Amino acid sequence: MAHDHGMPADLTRNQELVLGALNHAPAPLSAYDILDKLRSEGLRAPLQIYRALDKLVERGLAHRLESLNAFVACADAHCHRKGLIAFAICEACGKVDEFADEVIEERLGAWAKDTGFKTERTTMEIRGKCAACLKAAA
Amino acid sequence: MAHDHGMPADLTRNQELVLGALNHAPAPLSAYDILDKLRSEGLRAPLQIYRALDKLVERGLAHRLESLNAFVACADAHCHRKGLIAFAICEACGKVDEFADEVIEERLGAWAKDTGFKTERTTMEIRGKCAACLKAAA
DNA sequence: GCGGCGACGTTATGCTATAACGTATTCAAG
DNA sequence: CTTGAATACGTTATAGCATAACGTCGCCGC
Ligand SMILES: [Zn+2]
Ligand SMILES: [Zn+2]
Ligand SMILES: [Zn+2]
Ligand SMILES: [Zn+2]
Repeated sequence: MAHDHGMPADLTRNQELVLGALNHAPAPLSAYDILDKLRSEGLRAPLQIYRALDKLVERGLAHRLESLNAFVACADAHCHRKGLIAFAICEACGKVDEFADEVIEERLGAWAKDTGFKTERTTMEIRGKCAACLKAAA
Repeated sequence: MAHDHGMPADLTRNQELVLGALNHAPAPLSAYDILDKLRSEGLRAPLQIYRALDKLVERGLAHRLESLNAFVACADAHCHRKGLIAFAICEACGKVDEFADEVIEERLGAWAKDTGFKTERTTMEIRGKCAACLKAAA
């Protein structure tokens, strides 16, 4: 079971190809990166990638990283439905660590309640250096 | 003192023009939006805007909103914050509310310490509807 | 004066994302 | 079976965001 990333069975061919590309990448990919990886499979146009990405993101199988204009496969394909997600992105190796924090989520909820703001979506992205890269540089 | 936004005196002409444009805008502006507003002042090329924006953002006089690819003037021109800044962006009217939360900041700091991640920059952007727009829609 | 530095202006280019069109497939209602 | 809605698809063209690479200018310390 070398590459079981828990890919759902009801994806279209394009969606499956795009998610596969993200799953095998060690770092986030831009839509055009993905396109380049999939030309050999017959994909030719950016829109084919963007349309697949839209569906994958909608379903929570992939995430868009706003500060990179790039995408990653969800790190937790089984239970990531609920709540705020934060991403820690290493500037050195590109690796992304996806995590959730209930305290932060609750705190944002309280702020929204106080100000009467209705939250629809939150993006939280931390840029820096991961432990491995820091260690390697030392 | 109609438009005293606390603009520093040591800005270059281009930086002053760009910051002025941001200060007078009711909502975030893209670099190209800014360029269009400043053609009458003689600015012609995107790079003139981006260079000014780089400096302004570096000094904390303006902020980049990653999820919009746009920029806003700092809402707190007198004491540019040192810590984490969060932005709540209304999808209806475009208004941006800038705030800080020490609890969240501390929580992220704790996460970073636990995982050995060295944070360099954090972006936090909430999309939704502001209280005024919700009220107007009701 | 000279050399380093930082801002500037211009042209060209590259990367990211969507508009607009038509076609193919599926599926359920009539 | 036919029809029509819904959805995915493919293609071309275009829009929107950002930087590379070059040379110039003015300032300031030496
Ligand atoms: Zn996820
Ligand atoms: Zn790393
Ligand atoms: Zn600010
Ligand atoms: Zn609003």
